[in-house]
Amino acid sequence: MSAQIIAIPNTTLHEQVAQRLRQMLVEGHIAPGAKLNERELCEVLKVSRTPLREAIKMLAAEGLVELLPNRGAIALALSEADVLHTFEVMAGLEGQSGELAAQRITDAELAEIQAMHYEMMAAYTRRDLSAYYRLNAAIHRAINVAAKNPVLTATYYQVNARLQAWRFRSNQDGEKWARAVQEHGQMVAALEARDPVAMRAVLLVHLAHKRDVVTELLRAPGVSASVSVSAQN
Amino acid sequence: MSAQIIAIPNTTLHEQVAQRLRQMLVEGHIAPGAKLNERELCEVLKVSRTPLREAIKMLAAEGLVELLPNRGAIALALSEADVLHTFEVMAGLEGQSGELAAQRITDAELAEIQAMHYEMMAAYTRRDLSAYYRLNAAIHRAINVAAKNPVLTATYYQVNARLQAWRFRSNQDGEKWARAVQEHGQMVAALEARDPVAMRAVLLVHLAHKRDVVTELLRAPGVSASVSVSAQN
DNA sequence: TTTTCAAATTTTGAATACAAAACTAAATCC
DNA sequence: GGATTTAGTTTTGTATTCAAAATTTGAAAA
Repeated sequence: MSAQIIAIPNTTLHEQVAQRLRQMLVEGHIAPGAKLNERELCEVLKVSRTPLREAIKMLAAEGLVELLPNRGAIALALSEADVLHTFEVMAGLEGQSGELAAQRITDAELAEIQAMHYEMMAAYTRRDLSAYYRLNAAIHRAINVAAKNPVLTATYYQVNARLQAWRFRSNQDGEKWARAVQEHGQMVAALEARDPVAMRAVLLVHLAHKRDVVTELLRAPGVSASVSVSAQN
Repeated sequence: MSAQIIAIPNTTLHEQVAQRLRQMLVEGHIAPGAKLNERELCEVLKVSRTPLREAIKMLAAEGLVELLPNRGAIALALSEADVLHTFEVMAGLEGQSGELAAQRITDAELAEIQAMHYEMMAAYTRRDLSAYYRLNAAIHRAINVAAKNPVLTATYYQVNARLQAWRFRSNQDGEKWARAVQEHGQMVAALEARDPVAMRAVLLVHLAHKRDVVTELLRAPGVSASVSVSAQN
């Protein structure tokens, strides 16, 4: 009798599988360059090959895996050049995102970002890397939302996903962490001032520094990067 | 005995199907908002449902079709807001592309663009819209190549593809055509001067004008746009 | 021992078969 | 007449089957 919320089974199987695989790739449960064995994944995910293969095709279009004809799919493994190219694009997207956010952010959105920024400062002070990471991601997401462009947001996430596998393990050292925090302070200031130029500038610097952290990691021993990404269409 | 070029049967079926569908969508053979009937498309393309569905999933990840659970896929139909958002992203990508091209273009690449520019001027003078369109696309592609960032190029094409269905029919009138040609002249000048700032500026203006042409068309009678694009992940 | 070749196995690619959801339309009820 | 139910049909989603390519394995030859 009451207004019943109808259960939405909205999720088709291939969509769920794609989500799971995305997570496994981004969190490194499937290593970069590793082969995606269909039979194995079917057993793990308890689905037949049809939805699995459909999901893999989606991930290929997203650039998270590479399809090798008659040889299946392998997890994206970015070369150093690929990482640099990807960061260059991310810098542009994030810069534009910040630029637009500075122009379009509402007072409520700004207040929430300021609050999250303080929480992040707390996490930093406690050296709570996990909480810091979560809040950092939330702030960047909020900036993106404030830019009020869903196409930009979708593009941003798609390109960013390819870097997540790397970022996930990049524990920045003390000095670089302090610098990142400082840059976050400048972001908040630029948003408060509704200054698009300053916002773009600080985000470009921020991304350049993130790039340096990741490329340093990339040169660390034990990390091999082999498969090159190429234009998709 | 001679160095034989091995025939590459490289094309899997789903890849071919994806290519064909992409073309049909971009050229408007499948109208925006139209339903993709699997049985029909199987007959037209002479393939079974499996590779067809895999191709559709790829196009969905690329943002060219929208998947409706248990209801199949429909061709992307951008609302006016969607078109504006997409152009905003394209402006950013093309601006960055031009900026980088101005920094990285080789003399040979520049010479080729200059040559194509003259050819385009010829086509414009003859009011040969078809040749103009082709050369225009080739020049923009060359600028992208000159930027030397394959990730940017891939992202650019993926986002741009969503607009192609519209651009295909946008016959700009005399005044706007002249303006576009003039802007192309400024592009070549900025490239010759290796001036990234000027290059970005002219491309932003160029894209804004293209946007205006398309939005005008969008408001023309007989054009309905309904389905909204949303973040994909 | 190392290399080479070929049969056996595995794995991917595509077609078909089956199940469930959505759509259509005729028949019933108000 | 209009709304509503319901049987029939179509269409989508998933599983299974078949075919072809790639990989593995082991025996034979250098």
